Amino acid sequence: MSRPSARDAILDAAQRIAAERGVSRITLEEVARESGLSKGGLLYHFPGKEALIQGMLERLISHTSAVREANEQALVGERHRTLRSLLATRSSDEVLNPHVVTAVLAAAAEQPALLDPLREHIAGVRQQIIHEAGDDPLYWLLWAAADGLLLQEVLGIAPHPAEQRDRVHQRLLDLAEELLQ
Amino acid sequence: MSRPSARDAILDAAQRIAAERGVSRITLEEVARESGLSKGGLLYHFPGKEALIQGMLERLISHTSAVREANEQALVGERHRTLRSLLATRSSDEVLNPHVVTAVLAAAAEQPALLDPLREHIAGVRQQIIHEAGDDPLYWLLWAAADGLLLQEVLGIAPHPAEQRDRVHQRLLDLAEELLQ
DNA sequence: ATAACTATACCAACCAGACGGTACAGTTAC
DNA sequence: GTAACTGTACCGTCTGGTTGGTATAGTTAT
Repeated sequence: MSRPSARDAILDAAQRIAAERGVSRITLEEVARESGLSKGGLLYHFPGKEALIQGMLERLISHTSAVREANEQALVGERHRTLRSLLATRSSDEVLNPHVVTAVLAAAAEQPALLDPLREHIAGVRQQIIHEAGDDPLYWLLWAAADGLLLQEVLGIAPHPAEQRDRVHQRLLDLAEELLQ
Repeated sequence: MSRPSARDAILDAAQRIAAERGVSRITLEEVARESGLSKGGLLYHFPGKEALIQGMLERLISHTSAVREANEQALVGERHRTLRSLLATRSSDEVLNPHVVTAVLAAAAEQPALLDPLREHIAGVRQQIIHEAGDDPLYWLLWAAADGLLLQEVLGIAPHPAEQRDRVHQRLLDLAEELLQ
């Protein structure tokens, strides 16, 4: 690859479109225009729209898991490192842009298999948690709570006002601290 | 309306299509065919696709909230009735079909305002909870956990296996019992 | 050294199908 | 007679994807 950043440039473009113009505007032509490529050039890198969305999801996963792993470093030696780092990780808007998540979700509605890489990733983290501390419904409940906070926010269906977000999230961390020993 | 069930028949058809053939197959023509109406007749009842999706969401909300309210009846006189009934309500597949939720979510990705009725409903329940027991981040956290379980399941991204679903949910109810006093 | 060849990275133009929506004339049921 | 349809024909637009071609850098053979 002469410019190894071409893929990233395309993904950035798609992300920008989702955020500024709406998820429905992520069409091959618009992404091509926004990224400065022709439609043909775009399709050279991603051989179809599905591959493009797949790419967005994969980048999402790798970024988010990088943040979590960094978080985990701060917990070295402690118990429940994986789970606690998971709960603490609330992805920044830059990494986990609601519009991007929505785009992936919308695509997944028509192509459930699209989320497979995510499912694999989840399964891996689950195994890590089990290896670390066994299998307890409590763990999955805490995980669900963290996911719930995130998804509520992304979908704009949180019952609590945005200003209380941090407080609610902190409550989750406190609760985890208390329940996990 | 000569047949007050026409709307419901249409909504049922759309739901069936979503479940059996995929969300993307919810087109005006297919819904008309599946419901036994002509396209003209369909458009007579729902003046556009957006209205159709809106209708699906509204029925979803009313059914789910009916289940919750029934649940609430069983808690008459107790504290935190609204919140506890909310946590206990895990909608049946017939009411809260994953495919239907996905369909609404997919549509909402392109039309965020579509979720407004849901947001209003949420705000109402929130007010009820506050009126009942005040405003505590814990309440919204528990709610988020319940939503997380539901959304994880609907999206197929739950870390726990399906067989443990009930156990995890039960853990949520136990935890709520313990924390709400 | 240089001609022949290959792989990569694109571009411009086109296409076939689908979809939402309109129009409208006619029909049925109460 | 009016509300609730049927049925069909049509349209404009959008979209994903294909095709066939070009430019260029690098590699190989002689």
